[in-house]
Amino acid sequence: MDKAYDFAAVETPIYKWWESSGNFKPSNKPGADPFTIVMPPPNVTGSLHLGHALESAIQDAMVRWRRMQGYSTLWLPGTDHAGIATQMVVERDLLKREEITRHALGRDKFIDRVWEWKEEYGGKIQEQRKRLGASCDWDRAKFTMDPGPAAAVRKTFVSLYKKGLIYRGNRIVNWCPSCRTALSDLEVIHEDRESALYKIKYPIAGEDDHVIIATTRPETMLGDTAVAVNPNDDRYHHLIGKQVKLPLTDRVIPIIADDAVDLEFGTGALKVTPAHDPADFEIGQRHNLETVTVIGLDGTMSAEAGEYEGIDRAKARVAILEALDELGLLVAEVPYTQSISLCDRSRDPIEPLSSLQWFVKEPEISKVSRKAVEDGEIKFVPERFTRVYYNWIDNLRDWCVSRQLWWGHRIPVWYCDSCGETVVEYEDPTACQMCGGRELRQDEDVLDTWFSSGLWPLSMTNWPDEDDDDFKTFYPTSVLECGRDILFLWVSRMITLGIENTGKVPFHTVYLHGLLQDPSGSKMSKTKGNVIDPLDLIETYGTDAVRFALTTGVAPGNESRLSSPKMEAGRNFANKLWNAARFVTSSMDGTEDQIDWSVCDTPTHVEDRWIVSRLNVLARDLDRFLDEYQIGEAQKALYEFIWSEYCDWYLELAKVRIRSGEGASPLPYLADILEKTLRLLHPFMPFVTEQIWQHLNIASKRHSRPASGDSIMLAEYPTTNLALIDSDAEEDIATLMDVVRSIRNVRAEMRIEPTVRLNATVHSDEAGEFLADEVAAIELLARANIGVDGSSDDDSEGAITVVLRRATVGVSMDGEFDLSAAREKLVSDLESATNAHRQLEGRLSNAGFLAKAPDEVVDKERERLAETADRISRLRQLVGAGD
RNA sequence: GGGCGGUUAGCUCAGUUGGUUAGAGCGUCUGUCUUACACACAGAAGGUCAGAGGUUCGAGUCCUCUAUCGCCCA
Repeated sequence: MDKAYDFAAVETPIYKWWESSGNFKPSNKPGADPFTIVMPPPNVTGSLHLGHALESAIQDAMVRWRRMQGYSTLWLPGTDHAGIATQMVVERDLLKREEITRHALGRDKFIDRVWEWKEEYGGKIQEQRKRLGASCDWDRAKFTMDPGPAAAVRKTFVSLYKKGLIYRGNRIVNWCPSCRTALSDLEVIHEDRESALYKIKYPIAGEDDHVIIATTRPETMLGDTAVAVNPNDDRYHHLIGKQVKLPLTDRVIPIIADDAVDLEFGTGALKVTPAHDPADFEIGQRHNLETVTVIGLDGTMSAEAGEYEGIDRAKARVAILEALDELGLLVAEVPYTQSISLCDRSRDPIEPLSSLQWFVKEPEISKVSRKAVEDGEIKFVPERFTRVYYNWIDNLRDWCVSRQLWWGHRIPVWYCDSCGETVVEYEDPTACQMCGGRELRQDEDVLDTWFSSGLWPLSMTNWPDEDDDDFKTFYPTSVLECGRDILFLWVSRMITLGIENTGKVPFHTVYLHGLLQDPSGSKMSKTKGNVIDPLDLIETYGTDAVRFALTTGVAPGNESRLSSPKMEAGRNFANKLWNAARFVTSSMDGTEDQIDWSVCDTPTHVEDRWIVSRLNVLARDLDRFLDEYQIGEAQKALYEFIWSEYCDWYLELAKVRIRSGEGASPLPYLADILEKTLRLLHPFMPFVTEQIWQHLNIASKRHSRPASGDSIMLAEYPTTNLALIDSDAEEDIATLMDVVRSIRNVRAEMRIEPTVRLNATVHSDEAGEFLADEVAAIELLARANIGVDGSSDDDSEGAITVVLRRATVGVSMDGEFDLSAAREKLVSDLESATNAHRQLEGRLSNAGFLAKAPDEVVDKERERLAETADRISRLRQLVGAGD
């Protein structure tokens, strides 16, 4: 084995081996429960970013863990057609390379081009994801526009339509003039911007009076069809029913009363523009107002805007304000912070426009979704997202699903030119059901991309073919894991559509991870330029290190900052493990005959009993952590065990026996514990564990495990043997550590050269026998000559004495050292021990504590009291002896 | 306006049914190339767990309020 772990040399070949050996496929063993995850489908336009890396690390850990536990695991990958994003990318590409627009090309040819583009570049992310070690079944990969997923979309649309849960209607929608399509509420973001509130005088028709309205959008005034005031507003009571002359037009519009008008806002008089504001639209409906559309789909003023026709809406605002000012009608311009709506993709201001679109009655169909969560059929991790989810569900509005795009699932609706009938069928109709006419036109629009990704767990398991084996075996899936930012966009839609289509929830657990931030806590974004390419990180630190850095010590749902020290910690950890393995395998070299792994369940030597015990404690903790999806905590526990227990202590202790050749050989335990630890760690750091496991395999080739040719990824995940948790051994080794540390501490405090061998006496009645047995180990680790005295009395002169929990250690000093500091330490130790004693006595004399605290807690406190008393008496003796 | 969080060591964060003296990584300080590992080893310093009140035998952990920062929805 090399001196340092060379991840670059091992990762790619290992991945290829795993993939080609079919290890990523479900085992389908009889009796094996399925464990399924669908991977959130990345956009075909994208390239791998850290979010994908985080997602992969978490999902792969879950999947590998379950696979090793014997589940028939299936992790399903795929890609998303991402309507707007892809269409825009290909459009830009066409324009740049061939100077041709999609309209010039025509719909069919354009779509062909998008497919070509997709075939060429669309697989990029998933290829990159392999570098992360993702153990998904690539043969089952799907694309949201493949025939299977397309059938799921068609089936769902038709069924919703027939149930009256999807309808076409004229509504105010979020229109992006730049993307030229309607958007759902979730694709709109809000941003506060410095703007102005304009106060404009509207003259009353036929009177020498006026009303002043306040607006942030003067350019829409040309489309006003009323002025509204609150019926309880005394200021305007006399105007209700009268009419105003709409400036810059020759129209006359009524003054109406409506409760929706806020008395406090602006002047209390509201201009009503039903075509360009959702609230005004509702007022318009209530009062039967006319709808005048003055802004067109391209964001410029329409013919209704008269002389302003063709001018961009932003420029029209300026022109209109100027014109009003000239007429003396612009009364005031007040600075105002306005929340404006932007298209999530183009960042262009959204134009609320009334238009004919398809809507899903999401509030209606998601009632059952809420119930599924209430009933515990779906659990959120972390749990707090349950409340976030309810809050969303309870405030839902109809979901606009039609998009004025070419790339996507075309809406399966046909209109008959002869009789006007609407035909909605699963199979493409050839004739009108009503009149038999053959002049059928399919709806031009496509569906929101989230409509198809909302069906992902279904389409990935081959629904609507309910007889399909994958559907029968793997639906409902087990866990859905994704970023918390797509809880509403994606997760909630999957729940709703899954239940709607099959009556069954699509998954039982939703694990949401937080978002990644840069080291300063900013969100990573392309515009900020603080995006880190995970492939660069992998090149620098290795996949295992990156995975470790992304997930260790991170609580579910919490944001985490990524920084290079974290990456380094991961890389160092892999190297630490590598070197421990190097020590073990080289120690085994030539001694294979002595190594019999089969005895590792019955350790006799206290050091072996200790490490076996610690391993089982670890396995028990991991069991609980992983069961509760606490991946971050699980990895911390592994790190702690490997570094601070196995390497720092067990390995060092084992050297004594290896070098002397006396006593039971620690080699079987060194190897066995390492081997089990590798398996425990494998879900998180798959490559280094596999590589070492194979080395161990070679080093122990004459013996039973690991079996040659196998991969660690199919080895059994170690289970806990509670019988091997050995509190006596743990206490003894803890004492040994205390003794060693105390001597090391004296050396450091007294500035004694490492090469100088110290002389120390250890007194302990409780652990004297054990410590005597371990003299050689203590001597090596503390670099001291040790005498063990079975009594607790210490009579050494000229020594620094340290009082430990179960032992007193005296380190001899020759005359040149000033021991007064050591004395002071003893005095302060005595003081704090006395304080602790007083506190414990207080607690134990509290009747409430004795009556109400559990027995084991009380017992523990009693034990502590006794220990503290013992410590005090030993300290007193020393402090007194020196006077 | 409604909802959900954060505030714990210099920095970044863990701490999930309330129970010893609150932990880790990085950083800092002191030493060391001690034949697995300097991507390392040994030792040390560093916290009134944002503030106030409450529940409890016992609160970083539960409740209320306040301050402050952030996210989501309207």
